[in-house]
Amino acid sequence: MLIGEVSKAAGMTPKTLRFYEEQGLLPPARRGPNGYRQYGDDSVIRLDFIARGRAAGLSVSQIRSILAAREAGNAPCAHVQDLLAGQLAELDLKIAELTALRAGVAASYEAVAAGNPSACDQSRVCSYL
Amino acid sequence: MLIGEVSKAAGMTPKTLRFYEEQGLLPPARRGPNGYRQYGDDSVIRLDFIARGRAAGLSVSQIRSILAAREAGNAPCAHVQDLLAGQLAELDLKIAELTALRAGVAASYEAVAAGNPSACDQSRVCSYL
DNA sequence: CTGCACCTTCCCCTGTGGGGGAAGGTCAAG
DNA sequence: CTTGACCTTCCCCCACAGGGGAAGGTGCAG
Repeated sequence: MLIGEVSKAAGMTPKTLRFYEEQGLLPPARRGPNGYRQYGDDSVIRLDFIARGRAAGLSVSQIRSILAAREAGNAPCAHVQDLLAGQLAELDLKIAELTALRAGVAASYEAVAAGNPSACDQSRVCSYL
Repeated sequence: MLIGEVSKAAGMTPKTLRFYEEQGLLPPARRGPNGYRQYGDDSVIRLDFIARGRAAGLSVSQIRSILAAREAGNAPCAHVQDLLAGQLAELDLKIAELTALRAGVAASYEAVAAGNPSACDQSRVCSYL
């Protein structure tokens, strides 16, 4: 299969596949006599895995480390579990940060809504923010 | 005051002040005979306002629009209120997205934790993700 | 005179995951 | 023969808010 076909099957663009190859998520593709990349069905499976990892918010380098473990002959499950645990911790942190920010913004919003624009201190640009 | 002094008073770096000037958040500074930027106390007040806006997650261009309204002689309160409302909506959306992602990642994490690594399908890289 | 701390402009760099588009080769169909 | 759809490499581009550092001017103290 050519790159366009495979990328379509995986729901990606040819650019993305070349990028993944360059980033080490895909092994360097076999080339046809014309220099075109040649792919087998296994590539689609690998790309699906990559897509699942991306959907879980894993970075390219994290996914690369999983694939490297699999290539080394180990079941990468323990490593995947570690990465997902880290991802959960990061998500919890980000959600907490955004929630705190939201609270502060909500307070400012209330202050502005309750304020009197004509009493807004010009020298402070806006008294209520 | 020179740029270093003002930036310190505002808790910023000189680089940031030059950046804000370039971005139109600060008017072009008066220059001394040596070409150095000269600031008055009002600059610190303006920078404090900018910092409050940034702390509320407003972008540079949003803050610029507030300052432009104030410069045009209008109390920017209504505009500030609109921007904060938009910011709240964006934060709610982001929090919802991250929460949904977190749920998906948690489900994958449970699956990996409950799975048997030696039964992990090699051809799928990892059956549990 | 020499250091040192400050200032100036200028241009590139950061992280992330690709996208845009140029210049050129290849292949099958009409 | 040409058209169109592929493919190749190459290099630059995006958001975002600055940071790093070079090369050079300025001002004051010792």
